[in-house]
Amino acid sequence: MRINAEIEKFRKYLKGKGLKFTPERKNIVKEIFSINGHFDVESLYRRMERKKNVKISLATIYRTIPLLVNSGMIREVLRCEGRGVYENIWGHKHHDHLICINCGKVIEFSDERIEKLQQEVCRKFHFRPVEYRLGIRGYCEKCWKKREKLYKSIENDLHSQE
Amino acid sequence: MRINAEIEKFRKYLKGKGLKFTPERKNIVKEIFSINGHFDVESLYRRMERKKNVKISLATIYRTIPLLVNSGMIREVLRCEGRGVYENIWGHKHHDHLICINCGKVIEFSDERIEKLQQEVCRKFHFRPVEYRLGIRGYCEKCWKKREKLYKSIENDLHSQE
DNA sequence: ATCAGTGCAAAGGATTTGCATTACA
DNA sequence: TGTAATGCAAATCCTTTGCACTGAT
Repeated sequence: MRINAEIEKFRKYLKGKGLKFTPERKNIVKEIFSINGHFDVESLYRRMERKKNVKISLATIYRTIPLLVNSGMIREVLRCEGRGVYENIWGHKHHDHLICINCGKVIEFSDERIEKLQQEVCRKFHFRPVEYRLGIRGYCEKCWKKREKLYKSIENDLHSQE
Repeated sequence: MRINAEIEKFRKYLKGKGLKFTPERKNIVKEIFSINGHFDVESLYRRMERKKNVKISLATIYRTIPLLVNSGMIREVLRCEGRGVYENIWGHKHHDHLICINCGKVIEFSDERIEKLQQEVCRKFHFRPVEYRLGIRGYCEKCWKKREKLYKSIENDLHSQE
């Protein structure tokens, strides 16, 4: 089962850092790798809270997340209203995000060529990547059109002032 | 003087949104565009606080920053320990960051080809970009070597366990 | 004149931390 | 056994907000 491989990976990582592998950490990994898609600390906490045979505290999750990020097993996708949003890294093809600053819509995309170039950059700087994050913020088509309309109606005013 | 052009740009942006152009906002733009490199809200506030002819409150800065981001005049470079880090966009060639998760070192780089591909993606999704952000977290050369050494010394243990 | 913006201080909310306790290694 | 991890609650810290007032349009 694939989750066990992930658990094992984390155990190794911890060992490498001289840190301890605890049931709590194991459960966190197990839970995270059973999530498809994005999660934040609170949603993860609530999922774990529900299970009767699992005990966990928010503090422990907060203390474990950075370890998982640094081990390259999860990544922070983006910051959404101050909240960190993460996803596990495995099956997922790596992807990036277009985020509309007006309506909040998130479009996922992935582009092999960008990935390749990122790796190339890392090599160039002798840098060992653990987490890539590309977010492009802007206007989705709908919101842009709204905005354009507004702008048109004001354009004349601007010209008369310049 | 170039800062005036930036101020003008912001004035237009505000007008387009039906928002007001105030001395406070003007001063914020002026200050931001006199900064070379990264800044966060607090450092910006302290810079402005020092000047006797400028009055500003933190709240106003916090309320103005998103406008500047959305107008495409500044961008959030990365989140550093929960703090937003920004930079103005002009002279600066657009660049991205390699961030060492061990020592915190930041390496700036820029790659035309990545930019191009980003633009291509935006076109494909009819998306109007305002802010690109690419951050790659990982280990810088020095920290990676340290880590490798540590790992080597543990490797044998691991093999015996698998 | 109107309605958005400002400053202040208080509120908010995510994340961190101190401490006593527990439990890996 | 010794050291790191846990859980809880309190503390932090960045950021947002309510409100009364000011000022840009």
